[in-house]
Amino acid sequence: MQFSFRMPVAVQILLCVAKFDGVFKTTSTFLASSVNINPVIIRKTLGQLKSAGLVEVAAGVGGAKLTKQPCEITLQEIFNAVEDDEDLFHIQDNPNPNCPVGRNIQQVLGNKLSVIKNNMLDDFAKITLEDLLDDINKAEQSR
Amino acid sequence: MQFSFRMPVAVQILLCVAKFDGVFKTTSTFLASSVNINPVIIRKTLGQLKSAGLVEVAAGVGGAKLTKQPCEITLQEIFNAVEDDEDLFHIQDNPNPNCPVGRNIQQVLGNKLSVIKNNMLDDFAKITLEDLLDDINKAEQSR
DNA sequence: ACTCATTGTAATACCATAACTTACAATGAG
DNA sequence: CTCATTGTAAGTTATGGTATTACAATGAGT
Repeated sequence: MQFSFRMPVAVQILLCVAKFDGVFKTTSTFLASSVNINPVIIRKTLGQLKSAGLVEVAAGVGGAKLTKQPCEITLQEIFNAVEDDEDLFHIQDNPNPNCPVGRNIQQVLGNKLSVIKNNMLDDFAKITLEDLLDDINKAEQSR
Repeated sequence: MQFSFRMPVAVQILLCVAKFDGVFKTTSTFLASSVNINPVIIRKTLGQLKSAGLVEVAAGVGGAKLTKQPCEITLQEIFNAVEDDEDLFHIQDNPNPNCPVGRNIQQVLGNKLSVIKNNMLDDFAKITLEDLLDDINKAEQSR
């Protein structure tokens, strides 16, 4: 059981947009070759990031730009932009209402798990695009 | 994007086994009717829980029993018993090695995300079967 | 106004995996 | 020996992610 590619792809897109700002025009084809994924997926993801207000995309001429500084963009925003499910965990829909466990499991387990999901989102909020850029630059220096 | 049913199902199984201990024989058919799921799924899940040392299953005669007290069984153990993936997040497998972002993304983002996964597992470790049983009993009292 | 690379989006296909179902040999208490 | 039950295999169905093709809409540059 894993999360989909989506969030990591979105992160890589934003990192490229930030890193190549002013150097290359970051078109969907350009980004697709960094991620090694289909350009249509890039455009779809860029569309989600645009809806979330994280990037501007130049229709027609092409290329994307960040709307904020990398230090102002968190993993939480990126995650929320591309993952739309309200619930992280999937508790059975129709437990038996005649069973004391069945009729309470959604409420009881749901409470606990939603706390855990919120903790994860809080963790995401602590990581910015700038943190990741710094790590990449450090890795590049030591090559 | 959601986790599968597996962990919640396993939790409900264990809650039933604990709650009905000595009252009903908790066969796969009995458990299946509480969860409202196919008995084969129950048997498969019980098998995983048995491998993890959380339950004993009486082959032939039927029924399952906990091997520990509910206060000694954590959500983390249950999660690990039924979810076998090493990585929670799925970072693209073949990023472009000629791109400074592509050739570092796995390392850099992977580091951050593995910390977050471990935090989640720590959260799981803080919740015991007994906590959930208590919540269910409370909910039942106020009916 | 025209060109042309690019975006936005729809439609379709493909594939992996979860969940369902049927079936049946093996088990073990009574 | 019987019989309800477990363990497990095999096949089916459903869902969702990813890939791919196609094309109208966009808009800077000429």
